[in-house]
Amino acid sequence: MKPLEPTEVFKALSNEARLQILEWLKDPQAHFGPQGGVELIEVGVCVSQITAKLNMTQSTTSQYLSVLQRAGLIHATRIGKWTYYKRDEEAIQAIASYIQKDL
Amino acid sequence: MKPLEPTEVFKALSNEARLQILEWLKDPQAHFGPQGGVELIEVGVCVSQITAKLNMTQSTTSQYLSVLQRAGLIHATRIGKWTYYKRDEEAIQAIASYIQKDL
DNA sequence: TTGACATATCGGGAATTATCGATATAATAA
DNA sequence: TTATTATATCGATAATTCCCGATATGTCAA
Repeated sequence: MKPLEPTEVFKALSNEARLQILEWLKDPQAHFGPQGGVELIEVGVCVSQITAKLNMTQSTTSQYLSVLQRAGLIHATRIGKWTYYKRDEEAIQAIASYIQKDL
Repeated sequence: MKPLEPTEVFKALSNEARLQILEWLKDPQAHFGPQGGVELIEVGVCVSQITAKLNMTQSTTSQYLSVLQRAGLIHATRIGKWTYYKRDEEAIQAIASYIQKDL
């Protein structure tokens, strides 16, 4: 994984909708319905489910997920037609730690 | 103190120069020359000193300090003609904690 | 292959941010 | 009072971000 750029991470976090997505992904079972047989916890949540909850278009959702991914906060796994997004807990803790110790 | 709005805090942090200022203010003695008799550690650093280090105008510096202040990350103390800015360590830890536990 | 669906990307208009110079305000000094 | 210095605010332009609809791409099913 590439080193987190604090500025880029903060830019990614400085939007209500993206923050929302990250919070939902923290506990997928609590926020998303079951999706086929794939384990929600293992691979994450697919774009359609996130789009459904977020009150925005598929296009916007996809772009927001890209922003979060480029910031290193989530990562994607493609399985068949679906792309599942999941939080990178280490990266999130790393940013907390950066603020706590280095900022 | 008012409750920190995560989004507003992250917006404040999503700029290289403002991040820089916060880092400098972490250890004022290491980054700023002594200023008159006022204790750097006690009240903070005045706008002119920050402007001098930042490669930007006084206007921009002042506005960035406002942004950081509105986000709750620093606070100002006016003494005579000078306004001294100092980090709010609690607020900074609070944001680290928000990311670590709630985000 | 063709069709259908999931996701990504492109192009754009509106809103916000970055940054400046000019000017206003506040406090002290003369 | 007036002049000087420190900081804040105003007005503006360029750059960036927000968010959309349209379209492209990738994958499976028939």
